[in-house]
Amino acid sequence: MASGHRDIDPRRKPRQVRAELTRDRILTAAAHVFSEHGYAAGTTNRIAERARVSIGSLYQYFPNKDAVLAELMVRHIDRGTWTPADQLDLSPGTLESVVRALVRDAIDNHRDDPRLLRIMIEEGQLSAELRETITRHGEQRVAQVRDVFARHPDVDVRDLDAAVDLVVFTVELNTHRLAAFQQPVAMETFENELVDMVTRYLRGPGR
Amino acid sequence: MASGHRDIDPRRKPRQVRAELTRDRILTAAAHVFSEHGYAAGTTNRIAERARVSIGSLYQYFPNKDAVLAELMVRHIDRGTWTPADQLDLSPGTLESVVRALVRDAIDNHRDDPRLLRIMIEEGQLSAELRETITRHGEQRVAQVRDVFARHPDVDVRDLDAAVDLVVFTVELNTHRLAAFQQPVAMETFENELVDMVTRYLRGPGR
DNA sequence: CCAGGACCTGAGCAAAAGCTCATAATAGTG
DNA sequence: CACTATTATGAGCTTTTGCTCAGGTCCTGG
Repeated sequence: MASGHRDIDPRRKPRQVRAELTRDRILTAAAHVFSEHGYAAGTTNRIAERARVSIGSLYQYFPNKDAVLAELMVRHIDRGTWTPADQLDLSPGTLESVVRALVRDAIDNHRDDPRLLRIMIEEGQLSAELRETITRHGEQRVAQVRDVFARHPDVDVRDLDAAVDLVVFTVELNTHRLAAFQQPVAMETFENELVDMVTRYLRGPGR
Repeated sequence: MASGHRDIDPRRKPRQVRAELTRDRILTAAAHVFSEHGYAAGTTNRIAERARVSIGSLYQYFPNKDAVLAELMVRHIDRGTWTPADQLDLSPGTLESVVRALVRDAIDNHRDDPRLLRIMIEEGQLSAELRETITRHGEQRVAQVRDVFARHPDVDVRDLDAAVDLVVFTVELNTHRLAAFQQPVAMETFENELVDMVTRYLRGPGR
């Protein structure tokens, strides 16, 4: 593979609407292609073809293939971040309703494309910097949920940190799985059972 | 890529111990290489190099790269399958002890190499036939667990199928995650909390 | 309306990876 | 030991793929 020069990002930044459009079409196409073929087999030529754009255009906006995936990742994180307002919206109500809101949020976040999400996280060499961002995002999410639970009167667990960790990922992973392969179990049933399990766990032994 | 003829498996079958040894070394090396580099970047040349075997030898036992991964998958499934005896071993005791045994089993199954497991499942084009085998294996596991729970007096859930599905995958996925990236939460705490959550869920609302 | 920048094109280069095949080494057998 | 079947080797062929660059087309400000 040609290595090229090592400038940080010598690529053009869009100045006309037309260019912004092209960039978006490339990213949209990339999302589809990566999701369908995986990262390695999702070639830049395939992406360009799907975007109905020449391969040269792709490399005018992205210095290399990794950068395309990185940009998708950044966009996904931005969409999924909770503002303090979002966090407050979550807090009131019964424990069950809080948990349900959490589950719904997870489901929403996987609406777009679960396979892509996995590829973004587990394949493709993301920069150390971006990995850092992702980690921080995850930690922030855990901390936010921790906050919500800490304030809720019905929560009774031995080890709040461990509990939050378990809950967040149980919700996340199960949702992920259900979204990825259309499972036999129906969405509604799944949501109810998951909410039930988590709620009862958080409520603790008394009750 | 050279396509070659389409015989089903024109490759040599080992007749001397020496050959069996070579085959094993290739598979062991492949497991390491795939785990470290992923499927696409885990090249056949790298595998051969790591196995200290020439690339030609690799292709004497495997018709192509996919077949190497497929063989690893088959071996993993074989190791993880429960005999009826295993299933019986699981049944007696309190509900909590049953669940704990389930969790321990999952942890054991991820001991060898979680990254490889993910790659086997999610990357690499496995044959339709093999996919079928994997699916059946999963269904069989779910059915076995279902059996165990169905017989246990303390289990009280609305929808047994949904519950088993949720439980099996919650255990599986959380274990997977913990094994894959050494998480902050310690193993023992994790096991206890997971067992606790699942047990309480299965026990149902009335204590 | 035209000059010059912004944007787009795609043939094709260089590196990498899957895989073959002619040949050599080794093991088993009478 | 001689002879054959089995196993091992690795240079290199072929295809794939990331990416470049020389030369176009389109847009906008003056």
